[in-house]
Amino acid sequence: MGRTPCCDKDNVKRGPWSPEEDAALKSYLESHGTGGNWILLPKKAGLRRCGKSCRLRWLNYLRPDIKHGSFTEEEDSIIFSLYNQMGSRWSVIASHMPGRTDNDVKNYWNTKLKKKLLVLGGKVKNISSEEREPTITNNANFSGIPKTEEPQDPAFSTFQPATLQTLSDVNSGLNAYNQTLRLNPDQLYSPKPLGFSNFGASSRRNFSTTVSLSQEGSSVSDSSSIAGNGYLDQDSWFCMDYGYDKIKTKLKKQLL
DNA sequence: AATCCTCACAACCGCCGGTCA
DNA sequence: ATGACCGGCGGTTGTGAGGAT
Repeated sequence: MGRTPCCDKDNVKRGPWSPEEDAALKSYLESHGTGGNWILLPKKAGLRRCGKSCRLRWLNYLRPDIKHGSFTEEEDSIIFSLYNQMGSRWSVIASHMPGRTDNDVKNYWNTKLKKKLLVLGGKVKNISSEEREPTITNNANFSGIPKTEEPQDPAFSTFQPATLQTLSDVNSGLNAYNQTLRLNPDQLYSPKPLGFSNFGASSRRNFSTTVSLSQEGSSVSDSSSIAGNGYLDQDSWFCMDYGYDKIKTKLKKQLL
């Protein structure tokens, strides 16, 4: 069961790329292009690598227009500014900086700028729904999960993550939301089914962002800096424990 | 000189969205 | 409508270099 792997992991080389591999990949791409399929590319190029690995190597390192070297003050400002506006949408931020990749920007943020921000006493502001891009839903107004009313469907009121309190305890600095979750399946299947953390989460990756917060909980003391309304999205915690696919499967079954 | 620690960044992992059969 | 496949993305981990002890 589970997702089909993108390649045969037992028969592909992993780890750092050798100069020979780089040369082979570069040479192949320069003469043939990707052919519209990264998965088949390594075979054609004579490489024992996963297609995704080839793609990443090319995009993040071998591409001729990549800018290597340290970031400038101006680039720092751009990153701060864009992060403040949209959070950790590294690919979008990188698109504003010619020659920089999302991986570059992400690494730079994680290793340098985040610390710089702390040293400066700065704080990435919370992003209100009005300020956000339209694709990001408004956490503060998240209506899919009523906090106090009785659940619309009793079947969903008992579906509570067993480990929620544990997570809350582990991250004592975080005010994890730990009341019973009551899920409304109609809301969960709306076009934007699940809510989004206000801590700069992208519209696609909110669950992982929450996991990241939990791992760095000790460094977060002000819960209001995580979410505008003072606590993490209920659904984010929920999905962190149970996984998106499990929820989809369970809800589908119950809806049938 | 050896060991430990920290840091930067390359690479991997797993997920989601889009596309197509 | 459904499922498989692929590309793209963000979070996390692994690794090597360099500094500190």
